[in-house]
Amino acid sequence: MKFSKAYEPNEYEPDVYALWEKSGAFKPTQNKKADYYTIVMPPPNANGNLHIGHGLTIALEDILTRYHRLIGDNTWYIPGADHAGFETWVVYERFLESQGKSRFDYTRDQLYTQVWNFVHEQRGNMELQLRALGASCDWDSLTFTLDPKVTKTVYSTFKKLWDDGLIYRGEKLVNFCTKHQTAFADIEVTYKDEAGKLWQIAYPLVEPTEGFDELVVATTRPETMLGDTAIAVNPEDKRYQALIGKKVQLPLTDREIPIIADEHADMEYGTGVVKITPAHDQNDYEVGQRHNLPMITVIGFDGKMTEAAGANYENLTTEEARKKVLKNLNEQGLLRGEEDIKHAVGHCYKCDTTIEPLLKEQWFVDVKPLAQRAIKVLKEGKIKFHPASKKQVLINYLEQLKDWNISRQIPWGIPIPAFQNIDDPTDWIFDERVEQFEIKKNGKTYVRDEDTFDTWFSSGQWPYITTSDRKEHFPTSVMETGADLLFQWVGRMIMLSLYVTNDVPFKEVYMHGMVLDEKGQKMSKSKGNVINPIEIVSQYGSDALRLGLIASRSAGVNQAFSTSKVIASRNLCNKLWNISRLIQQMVDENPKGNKQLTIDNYSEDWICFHLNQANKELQKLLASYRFAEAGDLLYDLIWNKYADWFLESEKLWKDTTLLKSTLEQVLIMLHPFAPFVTETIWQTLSWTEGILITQKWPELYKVDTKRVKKFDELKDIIANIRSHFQSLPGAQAYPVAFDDDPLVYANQLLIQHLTKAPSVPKLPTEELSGLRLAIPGHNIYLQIPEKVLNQHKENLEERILKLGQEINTLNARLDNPRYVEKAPKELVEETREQLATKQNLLEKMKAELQLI
RNA sequence: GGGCGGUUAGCUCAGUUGGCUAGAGCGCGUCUUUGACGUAGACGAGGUCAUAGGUUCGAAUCCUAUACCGCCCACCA
Repeated sequence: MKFSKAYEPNEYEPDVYALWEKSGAFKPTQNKKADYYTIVMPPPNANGNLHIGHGLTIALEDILTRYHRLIGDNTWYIPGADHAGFETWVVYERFLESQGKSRFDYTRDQLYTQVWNFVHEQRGNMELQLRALGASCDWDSLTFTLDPKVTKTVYSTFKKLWDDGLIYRGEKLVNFCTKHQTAFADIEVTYKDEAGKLWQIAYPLVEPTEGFDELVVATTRPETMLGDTAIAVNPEDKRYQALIGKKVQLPLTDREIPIIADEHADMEYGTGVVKITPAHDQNDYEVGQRHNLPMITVIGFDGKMTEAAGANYENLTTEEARKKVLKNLNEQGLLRGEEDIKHAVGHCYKCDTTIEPLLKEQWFVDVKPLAQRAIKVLKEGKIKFHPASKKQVLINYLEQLKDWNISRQIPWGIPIPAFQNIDDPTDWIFDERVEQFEIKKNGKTYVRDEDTFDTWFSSGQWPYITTSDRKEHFPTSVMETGADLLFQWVGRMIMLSLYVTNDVPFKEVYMHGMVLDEKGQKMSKSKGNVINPIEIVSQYGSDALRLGLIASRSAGVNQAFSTSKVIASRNLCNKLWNISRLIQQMVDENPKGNKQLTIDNYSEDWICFHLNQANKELQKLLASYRFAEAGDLLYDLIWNKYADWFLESEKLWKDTTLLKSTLEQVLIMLHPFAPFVTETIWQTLSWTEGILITQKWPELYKVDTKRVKKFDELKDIIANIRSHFQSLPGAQAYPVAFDDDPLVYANQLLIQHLTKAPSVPKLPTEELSGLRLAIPGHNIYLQIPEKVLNQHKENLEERILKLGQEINTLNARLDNPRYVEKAPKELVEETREQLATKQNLLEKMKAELQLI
């Protein structure tokens, strides 16, 4: 292969990925002496396309993976594919609708098979996209969330919970979406503030007492009054003491309901009297439990009023029923007012339908013991969080967690392995023969529960399921995922893992924020601002996307996508490509690696020093998940140090041995971040062997720091000269003269080369004239004509003024006895040195001014 | 109501335990066809670090308060 003029990512990326995959580099090594490093990929939706958030996830996880592979760990990055129960079901149901069909046209088993085929037709697409992003994961270990090993574990966990009495079937209020016909966990409901109305309704007392003949309650949902089974006042409320235990006539019905005392009633709010509808409100349900109230379901799963709502209202939608109830109440003179208010209303996160709290028999997990254990482990610091603040947030959540409804009325998912006795609805048994609709046991006939598990019940067990074939990789090293999944996924993984394995699922958690659009808005299909990562890859290359995504991004913080960062990254890749191209040319010209012998090639010590620094710093940054800083560091190393100074200098020295070795180091260190371009270069260079992905992380160079300082000094001189050449009137180069100055003398060529000075003559001190550079320790003059010099005078005066101010600042600091006493000695010493340097400089500048 | 985060250059953002002249990318200005790269090179302009107090020898960094922006949780009869 040859180096073309510009790096064209699309020409090389697919082949490079295939090379890796074929080489077996993605498989974990089995070195007993090495550490184990394991990342489980949050499984992307099997039949979906990757979005930009996946781009970030893969970038972060793959950087860690490749880095740990390079440092020699037994590294295992486990890919996954999610059946995404509800998500996929929604897509499929939409498809059914478009065919003029509905879920009710098929049995559950038929539906399951249909979706299975639907998903498998599309599957593979997502996996190709992961490859395009460069994920160096072990494809042989790919786990689909419906694989037998998953369901097997899920069933055994369910059984264990069942046997431990932590699973129960209960009729409780669940969050029900009447469109999707399924219940949700509390966490899945999206609350929105909406404008609503608060209506006051009078409930007449059956027997007027103590001057009361009615009680007024307030409600935002008048239609639910048909299901009221009590009204409540606060036990402390003096106004209503005498009424407790009496009855009111429930308007629009023929029922009489009791007045009860319960703390739920807030004396301060409204009239202090609250209606109780246990079947349709979470708080009321709890009141109902405390007082053994009957529960009357007036809204059905179809979202329409039931028979129990009365003949007048049956089959009306809740909205129609609300209007009619209000109208009827008004006719009876029982409507006492209405008020505009704002209140939060729960919505289905997929279709936005208002969530109805409805009574339903479901499987629940008693989470208290699980949560307690998780809290304990978190408090003990067994899992490290990035950002650290998320730990406490999770603890707070776990402390108030209510029992977890794990039943979903969706055909697409893992069937719940429970069967019900057809003769005794309370008799449920556990059995794994879920492929059968009906089973016989002990002479009794049992029918399978139609429901499936909440996706999070299975994905909550992901870390120990996916690593079950290589147990030494559990607990995994780090769980990297979106900050929005803290509760529903991270929390559940911790609880279930402790329960099942007695161990934490991972040692660290890194949570990334959302990738927003360029304007900082959340991306959504409806807004049309979605950025497709694969399009970015084809436009700028996979490496550019990775580097662009991690730039300026810190843990847990939402951050806008920035095309300019992607472009800057693309340019970096091209820069590195051209660096390699130049070095290859030099190597071709001088294949034996002979170097021109010189003792003054300080740039070589200097670059080795900075490569060492970068090497150490990168390890630190990656250990603390500071990806953005690591990216910056590499950008600066490659561009500002390696190319602009080292390589420019090396055009003189041409030490191809060092050029090769330093380039290799650069390629290895950048490889985790930009795998494609670095590997492509590795494959293109004439002397490299094998594949880059499995190289060893570089050793440090031996460096003479005195020589490094020499080059820093030279850099200063060169930068100073360049700056003058640019800013002097006419912006042109002049000869650079010096006297007895060993550093400059030895580097005449370099200075000339890097400043474009026409010549760099050595002269006797008395012959030096022109503009003197304000560099302490050196007598260097730019030989410029007198006219130009005068114009320069003003600049100089300005600088002297500024320098004087800086000296004042330092003086003030040193004049402060407390500073000298209390600040660290090195720091004080440093200040003194600075002061001396600056004073020295000031004197020289003043002298220079006088010369002019 | 409870909690979390943010406010630093024109824009997007870094800035680890307080300590060099507060940084980067993009953008902007001037100059440059140099043994690779114009997706480039050189030089440069640009910041009262939201505000007000406090702690400290020293604060973008720690504390308190305020303002504005964003997010999460709970509640809203």
